[in-house]
Amino acid sequence: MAGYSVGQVAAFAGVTVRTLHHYDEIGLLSPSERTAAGYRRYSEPDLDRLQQVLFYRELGFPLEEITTILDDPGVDAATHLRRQHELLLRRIARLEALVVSVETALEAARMGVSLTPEERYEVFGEFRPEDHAAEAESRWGGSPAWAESRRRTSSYTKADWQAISAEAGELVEAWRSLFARGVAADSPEVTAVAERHREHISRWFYSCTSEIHVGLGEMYVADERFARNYEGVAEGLSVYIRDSIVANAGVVR
Amino acid sequence: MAGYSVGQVAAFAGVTVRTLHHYDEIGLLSPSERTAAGYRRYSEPDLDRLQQVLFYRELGFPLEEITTILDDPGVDAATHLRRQHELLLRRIARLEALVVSVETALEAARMGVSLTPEERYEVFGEFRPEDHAAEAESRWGGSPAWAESRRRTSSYTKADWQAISAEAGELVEAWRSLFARGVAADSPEVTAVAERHREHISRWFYSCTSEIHVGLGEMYVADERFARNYEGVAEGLSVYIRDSIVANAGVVR
DNA sequence: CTTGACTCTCACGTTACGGGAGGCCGCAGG
DNA sequence: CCTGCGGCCTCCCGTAACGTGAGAGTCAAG
Repeated sequence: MAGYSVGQVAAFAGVTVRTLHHYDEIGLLSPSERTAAGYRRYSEPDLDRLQQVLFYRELGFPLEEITTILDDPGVDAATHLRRQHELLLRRIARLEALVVSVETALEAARMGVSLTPEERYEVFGEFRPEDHAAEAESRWGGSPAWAESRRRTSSYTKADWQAISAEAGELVEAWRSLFARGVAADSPEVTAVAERHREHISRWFYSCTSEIHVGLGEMYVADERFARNYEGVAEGLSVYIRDSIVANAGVVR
Repeated sequence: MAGYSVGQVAAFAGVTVRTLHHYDEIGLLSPSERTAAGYRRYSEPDLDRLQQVLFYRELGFPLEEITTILDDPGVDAATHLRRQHELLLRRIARLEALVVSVETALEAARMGVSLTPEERYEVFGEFRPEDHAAEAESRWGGSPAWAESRRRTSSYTKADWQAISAEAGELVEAWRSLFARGVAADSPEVTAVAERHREHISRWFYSCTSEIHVGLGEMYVADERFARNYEGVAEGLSVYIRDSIVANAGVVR
């Protein structure tokens, strides 16, 4: 009696039964109960989680990333809402820029003015050269930082890169050892490492404010590529690093 | 000298070389030239087509559908622009609705008011029950028509369904034979069939205006599932049907 | 107690690429 | 002149997020 069957949930949520099976398989959304016959039973909290899943999915997040986002115990509902709000606004801004470019092109067509190739590129400029930056921006906001990064890094020599990666390695090692010793992520010793990390980025890549730094920290746990990297060094290290960055940002402010 | 290499195109378009190879393989975007050594050379028109491809891709269209949309000879650049404009506005409206719901939830959290389950459903109502309709709307606009359709069809008996599909079969057969005889799609004989088709839909499903009808016609060529269905009867039939519907709508208006 | 609608678990198919392997081009440098 | 080495080529296998049955058990209704 209690809870809903797969079919019912699929019907309200507007997804297929297979999709729910899939989410169960990969551990993204497992029904909190099963009947004696093995039928899935979804509770109200399960439905709430499904909403969140569908929200992030609609914005193009990969399911694995959604799993880590939703399973992060340090993030409460309000934080999710703020994050969702920001994501939506960025997305709308992007689409509005496209609307403007389409309207320009329509107007040009209406006037019988055929645009030159350069003009057409300007009109459809949303894609094209800086698109990498646009993509990056849509993921962790701050396109100017990225542009700066690209400008600077293009002139680095092989020796520079070695220096950079050595420095980065030292920082990770510092974090790792503190983590292994059980030092709290928000203790001064650890936030000092976070601060050195921020300075490292500012020196070599772009001026990294504490807000941007926090954004990076969040990414280290949410983004597969980074998380796997740190988790490979020590289990739980990515979260530890993020927490220290967050604590450091709180201190600086 | 003339044209751009894969690497260059990939760089400005913000896609990978592999993606361009893929688009070439499936015939979505084949470079208009190859060098003696077999290197791909992209011309300016190729780049324009790529813009269109990326545009529709960004809005979530499957590549095969993009192929049919772009290869449709009856559609010029201005029509594409108008379509894109509409798609963007719909998309923005959807996201804005989500923003409102997220803001409501945030405000509730800020006030310390914890929402009851019903309220939460209302807040996140964008998904949930009518989501199928929302999905449908975003594809062929007109959610009320769909809701009406769902209400009516739920009470049909097996005999009704047989009658409906027999009627539909007769209509397709009428179109097919006229098509085989080479009768022009915009001749009165053919538009009469289109008109009967519109009435058929109005009788059994929802009141189908000529605008909605044209929308359906467009879908018959653009949407894989429908196109394949008609193309299986006779090659070119889906386009023929659409053209007759468009002509009929022009007459009625 | 049977039937039709719903559910279960395999398990293979599909889309839109990612990411190498192994092998040609093409041109700057010794 | 050949020697890298960066870019390009064509297979070809891998992956994500499901679609789509196949074959079998389950459950409410007649």
